[in-house]
Amino acid sequence: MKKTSLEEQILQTAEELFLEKGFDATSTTDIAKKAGCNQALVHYYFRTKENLFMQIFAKKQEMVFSCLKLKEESDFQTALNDFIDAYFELLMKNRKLPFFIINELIMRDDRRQYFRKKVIESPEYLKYYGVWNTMLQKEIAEGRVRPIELSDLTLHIVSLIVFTFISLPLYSDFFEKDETEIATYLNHRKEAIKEVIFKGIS
Amino acid sequence: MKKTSLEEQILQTAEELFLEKGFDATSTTDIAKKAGCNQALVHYYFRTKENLFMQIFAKKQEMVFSCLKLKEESDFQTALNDFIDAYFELLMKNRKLPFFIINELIMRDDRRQYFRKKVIESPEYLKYYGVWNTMLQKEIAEGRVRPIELSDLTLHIVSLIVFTFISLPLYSDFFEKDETEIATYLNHRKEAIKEVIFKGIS
DNA sequence: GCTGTGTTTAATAGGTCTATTAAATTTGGC
DNA sequence: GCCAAATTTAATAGACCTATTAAACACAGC
Repeated sequence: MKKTSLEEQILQTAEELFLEKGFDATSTTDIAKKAGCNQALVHYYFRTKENLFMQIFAKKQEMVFSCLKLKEESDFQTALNDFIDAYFELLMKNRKLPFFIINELIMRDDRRQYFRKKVIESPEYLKYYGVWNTMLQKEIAEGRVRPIELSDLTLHIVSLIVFTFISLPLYSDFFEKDETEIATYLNHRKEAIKEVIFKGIS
Repeated sequence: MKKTSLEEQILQTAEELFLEKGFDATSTTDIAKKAGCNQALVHYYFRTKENLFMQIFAKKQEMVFSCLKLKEESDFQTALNDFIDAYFELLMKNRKLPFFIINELIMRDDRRQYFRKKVIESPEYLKYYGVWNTMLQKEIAEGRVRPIELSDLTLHIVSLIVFTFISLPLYSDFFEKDETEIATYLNHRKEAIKEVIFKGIS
């Protein structure tokens, strides 16, 4: 029936807890307790907490990365619009993802090096950057977009999107919003961000 | 000469370490070691780690808050420009501040309640929100700014500014930037943010 | 020089955490 | 039903962390 159920269970529980509280604040005892097994079992299957964590971190990092792999559309504006949609869609389903990644990258040097190697310096990443840049330069040359560097545009967009999700726990807490209100809020934010970006680059 | 030197020293060292690594990752042993005293002395002066931390957190929170208290200018656009300048100036001198505050607010419910009580629900904060809103509505009514909610505009600006500083360790690490390059980068970002905001709301 | 007060230290209690070890238990193949 | 391998547990080593306690030290005022 449930083959190697506990190994799966541990991995899944660890994912929840690491995303919720981060690496430091999550103990293997916590994971075992929530997964319904002995703490030693966590080490039996994954040997170290670091191992277990890295399996999850690599997966989540890949999720963030995958959003960059966007279909090359003819129209820059459409591509950009789709990109924002895709990113928002991903993060609406994984609200804790931005803070999780950022937090681990800031706190730990080795995680930063790992991310750099796997994402920033990957040929794929560099290729996509080139594609986007070509499209942007064409837009600028043809006067549909004001002169702006891709690095700035990217950081604008990432800032606006990511910070929305990083600050989400504060929003829901400070203003006592329930689940449906949050969903409405997020959709509203998505459109507001598109508006300020598209107006801001034209 | 150096009256109650060690108490001062402990407070100062604690500030550095808490800002650098956060509450959880900083031990009273770390603080004592760096301050050059016995670990028990930290508890002698501040009793608990939490006490010590809260003195620092309250101060830092107040710094963030103080930026909202902007002189009321006649011109909305100037006021907004000055606000961005002030915020950037503060954070350029306190680069770790944004992540420090955000991190503690996200990680701990009680910190969030404290912040809410002291900042979000303070009469001052509400008053400033009202003043800004009046100015914004006037701009919109007179056609100088497109219809936009103050909450959205605020979140746009805060996202763009705060994320610049949150992601700064990644920027300097990934692209191997030195101190002067970082200063240049930050000034560049400030202007780029102003540009996208001002174009984005007109 | 003694005394009392404030400062600093060493020592330690009591807790949690990661990781390991050895023993118990389960399971599948024959 | 039995054996070997895989799974799960209890127990524990060793490290570190917060907070307290009691003792040592410094020094001001007399």
